[in-house]
Amino acid sequence: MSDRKNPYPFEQFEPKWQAIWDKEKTFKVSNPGEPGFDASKKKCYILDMFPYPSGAGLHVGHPEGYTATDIVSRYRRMNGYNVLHPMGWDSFGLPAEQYAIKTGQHPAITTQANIDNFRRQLKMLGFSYDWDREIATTDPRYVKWTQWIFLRLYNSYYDTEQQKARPVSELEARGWSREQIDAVRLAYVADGMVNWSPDMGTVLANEEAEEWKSKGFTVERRKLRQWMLRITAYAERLIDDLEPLDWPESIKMLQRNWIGKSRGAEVNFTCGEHTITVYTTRPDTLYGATYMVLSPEHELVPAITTPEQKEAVDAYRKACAAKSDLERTDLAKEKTGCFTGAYATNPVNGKQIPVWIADYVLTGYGTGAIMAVPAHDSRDYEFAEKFGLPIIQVVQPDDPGTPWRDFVGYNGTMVNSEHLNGLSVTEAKAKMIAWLEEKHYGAGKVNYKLRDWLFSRQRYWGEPFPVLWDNETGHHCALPETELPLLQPEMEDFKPSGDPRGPLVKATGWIHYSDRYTRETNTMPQWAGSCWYYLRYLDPTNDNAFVGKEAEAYWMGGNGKPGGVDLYVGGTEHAVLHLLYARFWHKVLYDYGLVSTPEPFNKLVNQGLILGEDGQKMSKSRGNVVNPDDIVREYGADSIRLYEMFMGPLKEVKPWATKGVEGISRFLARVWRVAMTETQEGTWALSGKVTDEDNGEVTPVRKELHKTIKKVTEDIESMSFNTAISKMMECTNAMTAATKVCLTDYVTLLHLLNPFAPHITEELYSLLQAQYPALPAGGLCTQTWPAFNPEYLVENMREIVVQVNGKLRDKVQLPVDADRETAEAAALAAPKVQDFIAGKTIRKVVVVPGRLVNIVAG
RNA sequence: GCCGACUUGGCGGAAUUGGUAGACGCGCUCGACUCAAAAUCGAGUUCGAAAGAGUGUGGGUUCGAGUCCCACAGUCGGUACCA
Repeated sequence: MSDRKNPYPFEQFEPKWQAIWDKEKTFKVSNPGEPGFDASKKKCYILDMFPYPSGAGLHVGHPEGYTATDIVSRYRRMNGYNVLHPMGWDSFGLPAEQYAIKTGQHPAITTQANIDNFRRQLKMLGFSYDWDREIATTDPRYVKWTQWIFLRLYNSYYDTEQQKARPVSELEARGWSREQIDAVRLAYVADGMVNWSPDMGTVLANEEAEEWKSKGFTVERRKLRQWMLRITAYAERLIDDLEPLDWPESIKMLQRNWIGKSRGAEVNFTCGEHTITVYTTRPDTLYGATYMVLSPEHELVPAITTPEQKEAVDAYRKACAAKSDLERTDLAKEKTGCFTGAYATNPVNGKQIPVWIADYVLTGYGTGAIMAVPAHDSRDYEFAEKFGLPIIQVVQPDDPGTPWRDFVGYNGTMVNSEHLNGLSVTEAKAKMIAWLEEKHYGAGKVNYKLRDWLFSRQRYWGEPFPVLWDNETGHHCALPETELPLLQPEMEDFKPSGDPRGPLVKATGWIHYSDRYTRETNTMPQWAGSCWYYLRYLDPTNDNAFVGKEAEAYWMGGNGKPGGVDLYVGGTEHAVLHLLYARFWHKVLYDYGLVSTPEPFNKLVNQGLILGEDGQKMSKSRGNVVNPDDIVREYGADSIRLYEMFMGPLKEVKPWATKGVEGISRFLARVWRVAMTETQEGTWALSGKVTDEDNGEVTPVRKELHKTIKKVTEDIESMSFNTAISKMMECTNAMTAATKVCLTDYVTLLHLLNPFAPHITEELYSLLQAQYPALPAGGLCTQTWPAFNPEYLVENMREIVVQVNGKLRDKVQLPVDADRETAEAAALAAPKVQDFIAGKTIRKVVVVPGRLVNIVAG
């Protein structure tokens, strides 16, 4: 504690009000059918991205988004909504486990301690969460339903006719074999090249690998058998349904790019007795294909390689396999490759073209094979130049200055392409696809960059897969739902051992389910819990369903409007991970009618990053991290809340400035001192400046107040909190300057400020209530949001700007309803204007009524 | 490389449909109160002595451009051989 006396006694009343809200459950909201539910009110679901409870506690980025949603939540409540505003913990995850391993403590213990600390910090900031709905993804009652949803995925396939998930039992009924069914499940097992981190002893999703690499962990490619989720089945819907969402355009763009839809064609080339299928987005350039490239891992490589080339090909494939992901991408500037000795036939002209292998062709995308058109593809061009392969022009750029070599644009005309000659690229593309389909050489095809989601981890601190393996048949099957939740076994040693099956294999008693069945030892990634947490808040204690029907329909239902979460605020870092995964899971649940809307989050807002005082990203190593605990101790919770909203627009990146918090603290102190004065003894008492005498006069303060009501209301709606605060500052300054302030005016200002700074406003209101019993009972936060009186905003006279040749020269006062002639005459008569137009001819006079007059003279 | 966002005083940032650039706050300067300081209150603060010039740079549209159009530069974020 500093020895400086606080400018207002927040250290006394902030904890007091927090205790009151806690005890009275002020912000508890009931579900339909529960006592206290008010069906006459509209619903509003305002959601924060729940935190991962790390050992470091809150950083200043958390209160930024959380204050924004808290302001909107409190504002909506005062406007008569049933507001669902919950908080919980994304408490599974690698950091907790890494920390547990380091300290030798069980992750359950450290996680619980971290949650307790996070909860303390959030309560210290006065957020209006309904704490009765608190959830943690590690809670067995939550794990049960995460596993239940997984089993739903496991027991589903994607019906491409109906475009939705259906139960695999349908396929059984149609006589599908066990193997056939396993091959189409939405949760399936596959061998594949995966990102394996030896440091952490686990595999990682493509989406995560980079993040961990940047934290200094090694990640390498390794062929392992893993659980996958078939998110690719939803690629089309994940793109299409993005369109109507009220999300930042940049986030939609990131998701679209990540899904990476492209249209083109698959074309069959014959190569001896084999057929090699390539995928191309430029079938129009088929006549320019001068060679073909397979990925080194392509299954036909051994079959087509000639004996003379076998040694070289094997060596090249071996070299590629040894390369890490990093080498394959970062050093990829220089193209490498190897001729297989084989030739393929180009179906359009029967030409024989050499077949190469090169690692610039990826196994996982398209068919893992391409036709190379070096004239019109930069990568093929580079490769052809290096290995001396022929380059044939088939597109002539429309812009005469552009050379045709390495021309990859679409604004060109076909040449050297027989029946395509003279067509535009776009026309030729369509014509070639039709031609290929007619001749059965290929077909139009849509491709996605999105890969299936690698869903298993070899870690202890995650949900175990509710899956059993049959020791006799080697098949997997679902654990009966009645046995959920399946929790991890108690283990002394849960360190990764390097065994790709994960640490759970060491729990020999646990994995032995019966003589016939063995448990799956993989666990789910942290994303599993965060994929559906927003649904659990709706009905957090339901043990019969992941969410009750009625609760889901009420809080997520649209009633004609889009529905879903009404406002979701969080950082951009989840643009393609959590926000894509959650949409995927939601769609599966939607296909089964288990949720009401096709999309979970109707409106998304990204708060901007808060940088350190030095303008750099906050980090321990830079030593520029600001701890909310310290700020609250020095300046109070209201000050940090208000400051973070005042720094600038919510969405922008902005640097922290502790001096700015001081300024905000001074503002709150001014609000305090409008009503309060310090006594001889150094305590605070009502000053008498705020008085219930009111003759109904529309004073300048009252006018300012009503302008403020209008501005703050509009600004909260548009989430422009910084300008709302500056307007309240102006209003407060007007009240400070006045000798007397009407009680109702002052209380109205407290209403406006309450969502931003709930503690000080409640305290002042309760002090005034004690003095003036006529004031409505109860806290400000339960009262109605003020409305402005439009009559108070009407001005009789208005200042009109007078310009000469576009430059401001004078101002004149005119009645608001002055006509053009009056305005023009007044402008021309203005003394300073006279000086500037002296000796000049007036060519034109532009009058914008109520704003300005511009005199054009020369 | 590609995609996206951004660029306004010493600093964070304000500016309806194009119509007074710099609201509000920080910092700074001066003053009041005080033995003194802190706190508080008041005045001033884009640059320039002035004419004037000013919203990243260069052009354009317009009576009038921070705002619209074209070109370029810089900063930040995403992505990275996706055929």
